[in-house]
Amino acid sequence: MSISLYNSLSRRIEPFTPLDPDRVTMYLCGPTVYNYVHIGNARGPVVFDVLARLLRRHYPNVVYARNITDVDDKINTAALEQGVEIGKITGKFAQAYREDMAGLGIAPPDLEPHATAHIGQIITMIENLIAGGHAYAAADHVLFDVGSYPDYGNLSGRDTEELIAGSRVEVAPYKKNPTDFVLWKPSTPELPGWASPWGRGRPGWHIECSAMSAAHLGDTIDIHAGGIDLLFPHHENEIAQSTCAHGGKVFARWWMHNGMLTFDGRKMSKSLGNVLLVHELLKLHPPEALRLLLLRGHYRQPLDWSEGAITQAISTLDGWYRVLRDLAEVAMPEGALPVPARVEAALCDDLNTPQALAELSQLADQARHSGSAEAKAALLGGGMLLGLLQQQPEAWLKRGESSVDEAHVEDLLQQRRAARAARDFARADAIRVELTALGIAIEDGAQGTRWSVLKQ
RNA sequence: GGCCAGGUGGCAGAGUGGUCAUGCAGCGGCCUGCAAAGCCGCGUACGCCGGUUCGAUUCCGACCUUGGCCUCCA
Repeated sequence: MSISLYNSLSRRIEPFTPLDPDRVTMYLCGPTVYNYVHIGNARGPVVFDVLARLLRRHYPNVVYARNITDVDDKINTAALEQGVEIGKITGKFAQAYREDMAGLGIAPPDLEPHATAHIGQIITMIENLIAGGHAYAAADHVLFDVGSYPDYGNLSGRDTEELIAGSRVEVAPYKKNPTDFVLWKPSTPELPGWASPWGRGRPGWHIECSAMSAAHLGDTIDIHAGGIDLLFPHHENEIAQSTCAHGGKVFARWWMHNGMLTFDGRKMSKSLGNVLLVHELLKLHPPEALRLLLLRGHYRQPLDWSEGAITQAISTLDGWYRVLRDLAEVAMPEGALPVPARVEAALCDDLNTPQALAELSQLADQARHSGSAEAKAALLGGGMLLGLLQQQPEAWLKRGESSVDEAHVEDLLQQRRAARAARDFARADAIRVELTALGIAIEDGAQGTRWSVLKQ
């Protein structure tokens, strides 16, 4: 089964063929670590985690890098405000990021390069750009000369003239062209900085991704991914500087962009202030429901976040986990779980996760009806590729029991059992009401009475 | 203003030139002491107007409308 992926560069879905099938390379623009990330920031990592899982099934060696940008003016501002070294800030939030991503069931990337560990490569790359006539030093800065790269604007479909005409920012006087962007900028003594041929300074925003990508994955990589809001100018600038620094070699063969997460109909973003932190959401809701919600829309479409959508995702998972609970005693075949062809086919079709989830629902029905080990394995196998259904069914349905006094629940259930045996249904129903008030739902079934935690 | 992506049933959300998405919610029934779960069934969905076609939600054009980018942003 071959994988087809939408390429922002060609604006069409193309059959994916890696440059070297023995080393498939993928880079995702990671966070700038100066505070906690919000759920919108997690959409790309979740989606491209699924892509990495899919690629690993097709190719023996996938190298997936997701960087940490740990040098940036926002970090500097936070460090100055708090009176600490930037490392204090970046260390804390890089770790929080790893934990948040793990909480969402995202497998760690193969590589997690840090910008500050690549200052040497950044300086070398800038020197190459200057030597090639693609960059120039001016007023203690180094700038990329957009005029030296005729293909600038290919990715975002912009032409330089329009950019100049529509420019909303004041143009720095030392720029040759208004669209030139900073590769290196000077640092004042109180700011972090590194020695360079242009004086003590620090890298501009875009260069670190180019340098880290080249350092770990090579001059040409297979897939470069990120949010659609990075398409311009970040990715456009990355293409320009990487291509020019590498003698015209193609930088990334596929460009993939996830759509924005919206909240109240607007893009969730720090500047608008309508953010929900992953850190907080993970405490409030079952993490897998958050992951399911992020996969319920196609990755290129906008996706609206809401409380109701979370509840809905929980209900869906409840249904699947109930099937698995009923089949808890059914032994699995030896070896790795099989991935159902229909789930895989959906993902191979430009990562159609909504279709894959529809297939999962069908598999759940089949497992419920047949009760067979094969059907159960198929459901779990499909879930695994999506990073779902990874919990024990009982643990899921009881929400980990963390907020429940299980002994008390069992005691009430025992009392109710006695009442029912005595056909004192009024008493039995009263106990059920009491349990409901505690947030416990019960089911009388062939195997006795079972309980679970009500949706939250 | 320029560039880009959308508008599908109560909500969410795939997809397709001519039977079916799927999920959640709702309604009716079966089952149950009653519930819950499960099972069976139900609701005449494709923004608007033209065009192409034997036939369009699906192709083409105009219009209305929502969102994203053009400044930091996943």
